[in-house]
Amino acid sequence: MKRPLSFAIEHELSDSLARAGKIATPHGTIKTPAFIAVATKATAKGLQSTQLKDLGVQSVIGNAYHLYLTPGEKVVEAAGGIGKFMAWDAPTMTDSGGFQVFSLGEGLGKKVSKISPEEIQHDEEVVMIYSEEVATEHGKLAIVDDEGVTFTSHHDGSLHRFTPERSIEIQHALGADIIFAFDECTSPSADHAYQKEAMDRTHRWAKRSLAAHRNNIEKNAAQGIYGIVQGGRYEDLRIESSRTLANMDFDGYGIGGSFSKRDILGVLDKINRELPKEKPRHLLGIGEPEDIFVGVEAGIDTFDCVLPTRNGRNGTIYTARGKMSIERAEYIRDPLPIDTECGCMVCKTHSCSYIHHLFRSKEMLGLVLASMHNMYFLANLTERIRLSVIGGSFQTFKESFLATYRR
RNA sequence: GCGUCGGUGGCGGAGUGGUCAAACGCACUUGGCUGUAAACCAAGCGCCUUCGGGCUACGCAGGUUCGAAUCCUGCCCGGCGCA
Repeated sequence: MKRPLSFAIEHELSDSLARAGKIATPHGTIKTPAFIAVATKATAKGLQSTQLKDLGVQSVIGNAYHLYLTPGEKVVEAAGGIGKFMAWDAPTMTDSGGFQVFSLGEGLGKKVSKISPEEIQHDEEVVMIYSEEVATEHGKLAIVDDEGVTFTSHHDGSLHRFTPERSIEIQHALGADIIFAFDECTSPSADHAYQKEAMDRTHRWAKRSLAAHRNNIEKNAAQGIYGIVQGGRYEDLRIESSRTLANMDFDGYGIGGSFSKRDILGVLDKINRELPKEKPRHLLGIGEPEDIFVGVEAGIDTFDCVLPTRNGRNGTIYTARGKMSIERAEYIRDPLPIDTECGCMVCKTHSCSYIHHLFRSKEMLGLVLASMHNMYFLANLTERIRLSVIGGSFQTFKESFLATYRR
């Protein structure tokens, strides 16, 4: 039977694992390498679907946990699925909720930088974003057992339970073209023993997720499913995880738990050598420009990341010459656009001075414009990377980009 | 003119005898943000510093006291009320 997803490699490089291709889905094609916009609650915060299109975004990824809580997967299903619901007529993905096992469990209330290992050791308990009333007595909103995960809703404290089967059921209702197996995303500070235990559990959950999907004839014909590689910061586990999942018949693979540059980016190529070459690979949650180059070079096809929108809302803006903080005093009278080389409508229309003013005066348009520009920047960067892979100039492009970007 | 209340750091505003370089908020400065509990979080914010501390400060000038932003006297300035 023909699968709803297919991947075609158009061009691959000989001196690295980089490749360019096309992921065909029921709602269109994703030309890779590609940056997928994060739309957790069926919205890429601040950006309308039509704007995303104009910014060059090809696909969005929603989240099963968040959409299950609000508005409820039935609502989205009744609306015709996540794409219809958010008026996005292009490819969609949904994440399984596995990351929330971490962020609402071990990660709750702790300041864990996703990328710098030095920070992780401290395990500082700093950032309590929501009131303690909502947290349970064990100080977490999620507890893992072998069957699944029990969550306390971060909205109202009510109790919920996810199992691989439930996550898949929710993702079936959400109806994205690409769904993800339910995994356990561990804390980056987890030791080898726990990481191994969690990985083995994730593998059992992967098998159950896959079965739950393949056994649903209708959904299996309409949606594709990716497995998620785990293993934390341990190379042996990462390789074991890749091999184990490679033997399961997923339509593609996500690489999860990418908490540390040092730990994950260094073994990405080893992971990808284990995974079947003819299937697409998605690097979950990674999106700094430098990291995207590393990912592509290691054989990653798609990326998703909250950074363009979160940074945009927080006043950090990507430019060809690195990141800038638009709220800094130096931009008060700057008549130039954010990035003179940028082709986005924000840069074609507005000055730094204006955007600076919007941020200082807390006008919501500032957040939107910064998010728009950032989203364009990442989508455009991956598009240029794609063209450089096809044209065989990847290395040259990478070097010239990074030379300017790192100033 | 008389009465009355009040004058605190860039602003608003606590404090009313010691633990006050002075709460808190705003503004400002600097960092951070990587499968979104994030339009958020953290630090700094009189001057100097060998980072131990030192110096100058709560309208101005005196005074009481071991000790004053806090009490007393005079002056200057502002609000309100009465003439």
